Amino acid sequence: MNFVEELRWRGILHDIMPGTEELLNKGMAAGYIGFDPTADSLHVGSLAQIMTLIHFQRAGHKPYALVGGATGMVGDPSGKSAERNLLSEEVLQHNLAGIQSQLEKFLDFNSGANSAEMVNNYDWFKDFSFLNFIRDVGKHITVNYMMAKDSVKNRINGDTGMSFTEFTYQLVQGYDFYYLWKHKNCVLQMGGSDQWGNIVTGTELIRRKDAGEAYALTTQLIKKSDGSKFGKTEGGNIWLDPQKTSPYKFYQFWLNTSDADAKTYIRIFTLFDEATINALETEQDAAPHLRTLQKALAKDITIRVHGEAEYEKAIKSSEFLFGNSDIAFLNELSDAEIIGIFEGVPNFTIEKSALTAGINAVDLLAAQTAVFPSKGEAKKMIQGGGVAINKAKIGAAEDVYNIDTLINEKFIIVQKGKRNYFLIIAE
RNA sequence: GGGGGGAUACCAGAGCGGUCAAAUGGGACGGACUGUAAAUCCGUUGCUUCGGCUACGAAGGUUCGAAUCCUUCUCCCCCCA
Repeated sequence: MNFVEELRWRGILHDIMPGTEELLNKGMAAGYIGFDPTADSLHVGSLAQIMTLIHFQRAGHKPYALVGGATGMVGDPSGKSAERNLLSEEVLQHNLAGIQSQLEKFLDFNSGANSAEMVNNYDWFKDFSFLNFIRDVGKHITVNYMMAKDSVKNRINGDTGMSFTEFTYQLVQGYDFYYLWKHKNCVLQMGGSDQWGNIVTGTELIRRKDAGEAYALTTQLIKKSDGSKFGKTEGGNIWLDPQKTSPYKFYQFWLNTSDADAKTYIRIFTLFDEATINALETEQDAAPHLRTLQKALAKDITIRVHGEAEYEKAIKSSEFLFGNSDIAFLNELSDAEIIGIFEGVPNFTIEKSALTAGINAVDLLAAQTAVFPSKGEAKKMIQGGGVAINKAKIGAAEDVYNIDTLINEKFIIVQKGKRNYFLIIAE
């Protein structure tokens, strides 16, 4: 199936420049997507863009992943209501390295003619002087044109204004496209729908500067059906880096997808074909409580991002934590096995001696450990019936726990709400 | 340069001398219901040794008492030039 068709039936495609599809149907073409180095890891939001590149490569085209060493220094105003803080160069370098190593996991860098390639726009911007830039690039694009962009208009009409630096952003990104077009024969830039304006500045620059043809394609912004932002949980962003978001948490994130969203996500984030997805949906509709879609979705993505072994562990942990197994089950496990199950769960270490005299629930959870940031909050939530120790709800804030509470003389399991587990290790 | 308006908790936004740790809405978190879903309903949403303490842009002042009045400063918005 051709690339554009693939994106279309998956519901990924948002906008496409006329002529793009014809061009891609003619044979192998090169295209790219830029990734912003605002953090040292990509998050699930970027995963959608990665999938686009994967589809692109699977359709026989050559994908470039661009990391924005230069654009990251400027800051994209698209979708932002306020001026962005600039990243320092060291932070940027660190972030670039992290992102680069993650991207390498998803694309095939060794598939002959259409091998993926990684580029960093810092390479062609670092020696590009300001004067040369305004003469070679700035000259071709009018301010009128730049002002017409939504990202600029919104900011100019808003309260916060916009610095010259951010105003320049679209030119900098536009030049990226020009550079890749010129030197790598890259004829297509892809990105989220918020990138349309920036991408088109690139095609425009190519047209005006060299009378060249280049194309644009954008993908749907991912939204949750309830309108809230995709990729966030109580704990913050969901990252691809296992140090930042444990594979268990990662798996849980996808498993907790709502029914409505699961149907769109399975098309966006997995490579299952249409028939497979339809079959999964039929199953889901017949027995929604089994959450067939969520499980398939979570499994596929977790394996692709963290590997089979981590997925197995996440499953094991999930089954224990959310299954019907009672606490006695843990007594039959070794310390190492218990730690394994709780691997992705936040843990705290306390002195065993803190328990010998007995300790009340609030002190245990807010003073000895940081399950709660303050005693007041711990107390409130205990009163609200939202906290459990060893799967038994804490009745009152004054309830006292001691050595006997320990499982295997070493562990205490804390639940905050239904889904948030903590492990306390007493040593 | 002249004139006017504003800054309140995560956000929006009321309060304009005591009854204000601050209405209301949203968000977030928790509970019930369920399927670790959605919707709905309910609760919580500054810290605390539960005596208090710190808070309404910042610093001073008036007052028995200030988010509320006065002075200075910082920042933002609007109109005129």
